[in-house]
Amino acid sequence: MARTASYDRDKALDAAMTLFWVKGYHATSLKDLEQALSLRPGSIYAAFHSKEALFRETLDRYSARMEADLVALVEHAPSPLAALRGHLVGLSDLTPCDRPSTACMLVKSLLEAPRDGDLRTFISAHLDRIEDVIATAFRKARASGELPADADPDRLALRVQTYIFGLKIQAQRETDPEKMRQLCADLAEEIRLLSQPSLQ
Amino acid sequence: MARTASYDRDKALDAAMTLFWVKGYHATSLKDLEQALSLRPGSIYAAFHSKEALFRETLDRYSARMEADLVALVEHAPSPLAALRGHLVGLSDLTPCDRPSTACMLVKSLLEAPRDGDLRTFISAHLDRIEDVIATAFRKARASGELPADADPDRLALRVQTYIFGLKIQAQRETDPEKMRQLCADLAEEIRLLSQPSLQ
DNA sequence: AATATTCTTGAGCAATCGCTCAACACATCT
DNA sequence: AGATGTGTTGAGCGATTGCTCAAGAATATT
Repeated sequence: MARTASYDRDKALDAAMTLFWVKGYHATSLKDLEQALSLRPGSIYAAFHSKEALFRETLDRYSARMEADLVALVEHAPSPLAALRGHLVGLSDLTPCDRPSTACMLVKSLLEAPRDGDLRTFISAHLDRIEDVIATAFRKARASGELPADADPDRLALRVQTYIFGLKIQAQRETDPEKMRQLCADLAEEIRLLSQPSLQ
Repeated sequence: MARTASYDRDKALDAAMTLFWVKGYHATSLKDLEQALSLRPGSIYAAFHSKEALFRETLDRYSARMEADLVALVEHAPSPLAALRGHLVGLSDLTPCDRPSTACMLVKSLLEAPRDGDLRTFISAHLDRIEDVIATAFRKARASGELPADADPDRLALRVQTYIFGLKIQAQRETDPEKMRQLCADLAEEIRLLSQPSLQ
């Protein structure tokens, strides 16, 4: 029938995601993308329609991976609570080496997106889904008796997500690694205390 | 000697700050600034040298105000801890009505600034100073016996700052106000628990 | 009133922005 | 081999970017 595409759409998306993640949407130009994807503008627009559409697709990708990671973390863990704690503690040695950025791409994009735009809603929806994965972990913990019966999984999920937001921003500063480790430990400890019945 | 400036530098800076705060650095164009400051490009450059210099000056302004607010909050409060708690609880009804944005301008700018640039360092320094104000509050609380003698003010300050970062990001989503209130209350409660001696 | 000094103005600079499209290249079909 | 349809290319579109500067306007000094 016709010619076949000579580039790997998946790899192109990954490269674009990295670029947007590190530089942000506005600061990433099409010149940057052309270079990173090794594609000429025509091909980019044929494949992804527009800069914003490409950006959204990378957001989908980022969000899906983060979601999958969290699901995997909780699913195979004997204790969902311990898994969440481990996740928080793991944020202490976020280095720009293994991942493109220590920041959360969704948060970064949320702050960059115009107040009343579609994009904002789009990003919020992704954050909602991630929040829900955390809530599921807490529901599981409650069901297994790790949490008191009167614990509110949704409420706790929002709290842990807030911790993660804060931690990933702190990771963006060049904080003393030891202080960062303490901080993560402190917040992880908050989760541990939840498994005890109310003390006050 | 000569002609006097016809505009109010202070008001111009305020207008610029609002613009940068809401739209971010990159998304704010000089056309936007010209309109908001009611100044022609020549005057803007005579007064502020460049877009980035103007941006930095608005960051100084924002940071100084935030710092002053925190200092005032703690200074005149009978209990520094209660004051901090009040500040967290107050974040629950952040509406875009009274302030230009519910986000923290410093955090927003931190995420937007290039990884290894001067700007990043500049913003980090401001965040350090604010962190220090919070640490001072904890030092005060420890001195007055509100905190155990072995409490670490710097460590606690970093933690509270992380709470604030997280909360202000959550405020950017269109979360249910009631959930937001709960969240703020939960984090404020963490501070309250600090005044009790270690329980585990 | 004349002069000196500063401030304001806005047309317009070079560079870049996101993006288009006609021409060409290629793989698959008959 | 020729026809068909899709992918790739890159020059370059109009718009916008941050910014400059010569000319004019306004105030203080003489």
